[in-house]
Amino acid sequence: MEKTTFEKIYDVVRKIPYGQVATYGQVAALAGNKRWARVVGYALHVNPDPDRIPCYRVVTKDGNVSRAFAFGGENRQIELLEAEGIVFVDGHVDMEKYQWEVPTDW
DNA sequence: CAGTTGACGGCCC
DNA sequence: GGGGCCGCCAACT
Repeated sequence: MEKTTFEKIYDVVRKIPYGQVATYGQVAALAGNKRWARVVGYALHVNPDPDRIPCYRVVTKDGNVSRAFAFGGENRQIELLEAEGIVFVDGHVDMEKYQWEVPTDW
């Protein structure tokens, strides 16, 4: 059973803990290659399981949420993140504080 | 099968 | 400092 690139990405996104966020580049790196940043975006775009794939926890390297977000509205993503304790400042997240630290397990 | 796109990232000007 | 362009890989048409 070979996991496709998308599944790897979903697997990583699914592991993002509560109250933390990850950048596309980070997710891509965890999925296998950092250059998959675009692929990550595409993967989340198709988002086959938004229920268990918290795509809203994935932000750009600037800490800004994607504007093309489409499973409830761009603001919806921000609200969800704030609900987890993440503080948005001027529309962006404090990456230094909320960026997901990869467990040593990996 | 080939071309184009895509929720990005990084480098260059 | 800000804006723009190119590059990476995979999926979609």
